[in-house]
Amino acid sequence: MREEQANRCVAGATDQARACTVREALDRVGGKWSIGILIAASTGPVRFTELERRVEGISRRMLTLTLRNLERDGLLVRHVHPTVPPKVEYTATPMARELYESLVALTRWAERHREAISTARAAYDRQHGTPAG
Amino acid sequence: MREEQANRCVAGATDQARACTVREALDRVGGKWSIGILIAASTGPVRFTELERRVEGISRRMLTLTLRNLERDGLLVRHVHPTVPPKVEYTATPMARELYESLVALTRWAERHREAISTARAAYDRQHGTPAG
DNA sequence: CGGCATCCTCGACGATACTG
DNA sequence: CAGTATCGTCGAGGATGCCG
Repeated sequence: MREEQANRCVAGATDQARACTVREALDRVGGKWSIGILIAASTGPVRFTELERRVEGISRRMLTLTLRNLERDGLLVRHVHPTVPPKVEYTATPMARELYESLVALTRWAERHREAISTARAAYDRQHGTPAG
Repeated sequence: MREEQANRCVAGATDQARACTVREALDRVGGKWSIGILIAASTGPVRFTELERRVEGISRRMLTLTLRNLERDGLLVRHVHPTVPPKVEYTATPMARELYESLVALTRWAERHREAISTARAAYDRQHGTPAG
């Protein structure tokens, strides 16, 4: 989770301006857990503990941190029910759901080329030294 | 740059299977410099030094490392001209150009919501403790 | 020109324990 | 239940220098 981002992209059509804008988007979801949380929260309100169960492998700490960042970026809304025991629900904003839609294109790319990439890697590792020897 | 990826996504329509597939795609371009290099190399062959100039802020080391990874994934082709002084050219593969197309959706998302995110952050930082205070 | 080797920093992330 | 606090690890990435 990037602490702050001193990442003002200059507008324009140059290569690196484009690259910066792309990274600007990627930085919102670049963390290890952001996507998993976002997807889990995009179908409806989800409670903290429910997220902890559904996002497999996440620690309590990282869940909290990632939630805070997503909330800060306006991708999640946090709603506290003043009950006892406490009940907190997180919901993805429309902006976050749009983001996921945009990521679908990327997902399809990965599926289309999964095989090719795997082959390319094997070939590369054969030609150059393979990592394990 | 992820050293290896023990990241076999299980197929399926569960939240976390989807999340894994998305991350699979993100991992190809998640590095700090991948996008910049890919874009610069997608219009035609580019030489090492030219990349070093065009991808602003990159170090020689990271340029080399990122190039190797992109080549390994089959996103770049490396062509060595056996001349002296040496001349090496990198070209984005069709697969990489497709990837860029997929990233456009993400770019547009970033542009659409840049303002909203910035505002959300400011609001969040005001309400909770701002980083510098 | 186009690298690779070495050293270092620093932030993402994990483990564990405590709390209103 | 839903966190916070503290400590430790690990690897991405930066700085610098040498080489065919």
